Order: sequence, then structure tokens, then C-alpha cells
Amino acid sequence: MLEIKFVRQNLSHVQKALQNRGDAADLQTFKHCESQRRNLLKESEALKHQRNVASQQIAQMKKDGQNTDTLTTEMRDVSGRIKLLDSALKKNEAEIESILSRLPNIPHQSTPIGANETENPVVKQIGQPTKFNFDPLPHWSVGRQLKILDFERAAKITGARFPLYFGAAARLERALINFMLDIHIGEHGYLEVLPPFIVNRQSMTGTGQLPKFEEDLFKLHESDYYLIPTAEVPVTNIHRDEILDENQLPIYYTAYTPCFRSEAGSYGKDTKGLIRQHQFNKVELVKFVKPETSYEELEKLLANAEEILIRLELPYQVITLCTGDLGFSAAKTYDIEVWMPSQGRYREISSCSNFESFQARRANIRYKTTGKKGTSYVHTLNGSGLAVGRTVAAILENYQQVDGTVLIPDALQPFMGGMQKISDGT
RNA sequence: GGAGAGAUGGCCGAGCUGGCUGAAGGCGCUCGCCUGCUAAGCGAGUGUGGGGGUAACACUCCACCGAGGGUUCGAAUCCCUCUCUCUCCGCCA
Repeated sequence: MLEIKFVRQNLSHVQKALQNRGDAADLQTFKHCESQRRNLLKESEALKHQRNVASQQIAQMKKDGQNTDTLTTEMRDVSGRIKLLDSALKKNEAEIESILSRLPNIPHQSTPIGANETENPVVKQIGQPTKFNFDPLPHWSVGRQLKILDFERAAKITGARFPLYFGAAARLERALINFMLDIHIGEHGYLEVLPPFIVNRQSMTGTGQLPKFEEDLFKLHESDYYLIPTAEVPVTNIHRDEILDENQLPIYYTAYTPCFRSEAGSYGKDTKGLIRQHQFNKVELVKFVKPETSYEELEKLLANAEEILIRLELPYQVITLCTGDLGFSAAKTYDIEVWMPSQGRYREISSCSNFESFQARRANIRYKTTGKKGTSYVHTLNGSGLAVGRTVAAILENYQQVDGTVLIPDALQPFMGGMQKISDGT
């Protein structure tokens, strides 16, 4: 959420920034509501002051044994008017809140201006696309032949877009989770967190999924609970409504969680395989930092996520999302894309973003500097480190052999009980 | 699921027979004094959000004692609803 004062004082700047995103915001309504709010507030507060003074007076008069009927009657009217003004104010503030909570973040100056995903510049490419002396199969075929992935039965159990792993694939998924977490906690300084996988509405609002993106979420029947679409939600909300101490920062958390997404509107896209599922596993990285360090921290976060791909020896590239492709809450985002041989192109496997104070304002996460008056909002960042299902897909594709077996990356073998190759379903 | 207790400032903890209580007292923290060192001691200060005001301070007003509503001239204090926590019983991975 953008700050009300900031929007008021920088109306045209905000308008322009949102246009770059392709978001036509109705800031005229905001402007009108906002000035109305201040008028109502002024009037109501003046009356409350009057009432406070009179109440003191009544107390004193009663003590002195005087009759207070006149003043009491007068104040009854004043209270009535306050009630009316306050209810108008409440309606007014709800409208402002509704407008503000639907405004996306303002892109950082280093975010390239562009219309859509075709205009995302490539920052770097690491490794060469894997070479094969045969036609590489898509990972779902590799998985089916090895009897380690079974999408048909998953569809029977639940429905389309759910995964069912057996044997070496199940173990590979679990090994990757441990591999990623161990690196992040052991080498990158993150604290491991195992959060709830179901959160309430407030948490979803805090990180920006609500109110605008309700249709992307799974909501639990007749409750205020939602399945998390990413660990970002529960982990960022750990510090909701808290005032942190300056010397607690920066805070680094990493969490493994399953993620649940309705994928509304993506029918027909990536219908096969592990790329786009309603349920997938992810190891997430989340940071709470001081504003002046947040862009430096974004680069480090990106490097932490890249490290996983480097160790797995998977070819990848990094792109910067342009304004037209940037997510709602982010000011700047890097996507890491891994090489998928069967598709002959790079596919997203991680998304690393700086939200600046956008989420912190929504979730009310502040910090206090010792010796300084007041509080400031922290900057929050997060990134996948990495999406596990897509990593499995990438390994199955990039490490497949002509005989249908799949080699296991060296770095991962210790996490697979020393297994070097997947050659059957066990 | 049944019965009961509770939710107050960074923390602990009074107030809860309505009115000088934004909130006693303590701890912590900050600054100053004192002091061979450390500790102790002494003094002052120390919440958040919003409106007005200012170049910026100052200053001033309003709100906030789990959340929302009600009663009242006036509510941390009385009433209702909700949320959460704790204790006991039952059930259970």
C-alpha cells in the first residue's frame, strides 16, 4: 500500500508510475475523498474538543452542587452530531482504503519501462544450454517411463494439475528441499522457519494478495482461512503489527512450504508436467531490512537463489521484469529462468523482489532507531530459493540420458543416500 | 466438546463502586551527575497513529487500555458481540 500522504502530495508522479505498469488508476476519486476526509475530521475533532471541555466542567459543577441540565442537554446534541460525522468519516475512510489497497507499488527507477514480458531485459546467462545427441524428452515423459511421476492417478485422486511422485522422484523432491535449506541456513545466514500453511485474511492483505487477487487463492469453506500461495505470506506476516528494534535488522528467514494456487486464467498453459500445478513445494527466502540497504540486499538474495542452480549445474539466465510485467507489490523483480531442453527455452524457477515499504505499510511492520523519535517502515524482500517442482523438472530434462535414465547432480547425491542415477521407479 | 479465568504502555503490574488516569508503581532504555574498575546511588526524560501548525523544530488538538458496537454530558472502568490466551475435564494425531 502506498502512503496516503505520499499519494496526496505526489499525485501526478503516482499516476505516471502506474501508467507505466499499464494500470489506469482512478486518482481523482481518491483526491476528492481525501480532502473530504480532512474536512470531516477537522469538524469532528473540534466538536470532541468542545465535549471534552464541557465534561470537565460538568464534573466540577456537580462537585460544587450546581445544576448541569442546560449543559448536559447541549452536549447531548453535540454528541449526536459527532456520531453522524464519525460514521460519515468511517465510510469515507473505507473508500480511501479500498482505493489505496488496490493501487500497486511504484516501480523502482532501475526497473525498465516496458509493456509486457517480451520486453524484460536479460541480465546474464550462466552455463550453456544442455547439448544432447538425441532428442530430449519432456520431463513428464521421462518421469512416466521411469514410473516416478503419475499425473493420471493424481487427477483421479484430486483433479488436474496435481502432482504424484513415486520412489526416486519423491526422494529427489525431498532431497532438494533439504539441499536448498541447508545451503541457505548454513552458508547464507538465514533462519529456518516452518510456518502455518493456512493463513487468515489479514495476512493475505498484508502481503498484497488480497483484496485484489482473491480468485488466485484457495479459500477454505465458510471460514476466513486461505491456503498459502507462497511462504512469503506467513513468513512476512511473522512481524505484522510489530515495531522491531534497529539492531534486530536485517532479518533473514528461509522456509519450506507447499504452495497452493488456483491458477485461474491459465487454462491451456503448461497443462502437462510439473511446471504449473495447483500444489507445489517451494523453499522461500524472506528478508526484513533497513530501507537504505534494500537494493544491496536484493542483489544478495538473487545471488543466494542462483547459488542453488550453480551447485546443481543447471544452465540459467536472469532477467529483470519490466514495468508492464512487474507484480502488484514489487518495486523491482529479478526472475531466474532455468533451461528446459524439451521446450528449447528458459523457464522461471525463481522470482526475487524488493517490495520496499509497500508490504510493510500494509502489514504495519516498522522499526525504531535508538535515540531517534518515531518509527520507520522496514523494507521487505523475498525470493524463491527455489521452486522445488520446477527444479525436479529441470533435473529430469537436463540430466536425462539416451537410455532413459537420469543422472543425479553431484551436489545432490549425498542427499539421495549416494544415489548417482535414477534408472527405475525405486 | 464442557466448565471457569483473563487480555492495560518495550516488559511486569495497579486501576475496573464511571469524571484532574495517556494511564500509579517497578523493570528496561536514553541523557546528565557521581564514582579506582564493575556494581550501586542521584536527577531528568522515555508510546503509537492522525489533524492543524512550522523551512524544520516548537506548539496544539483528536484518537488509542485485545477488536467492534451500545449506554452516558462523560467509559480502561457498565452492557452486548467477536477474537485470542490460560486453567480444569473429556476426546484425539
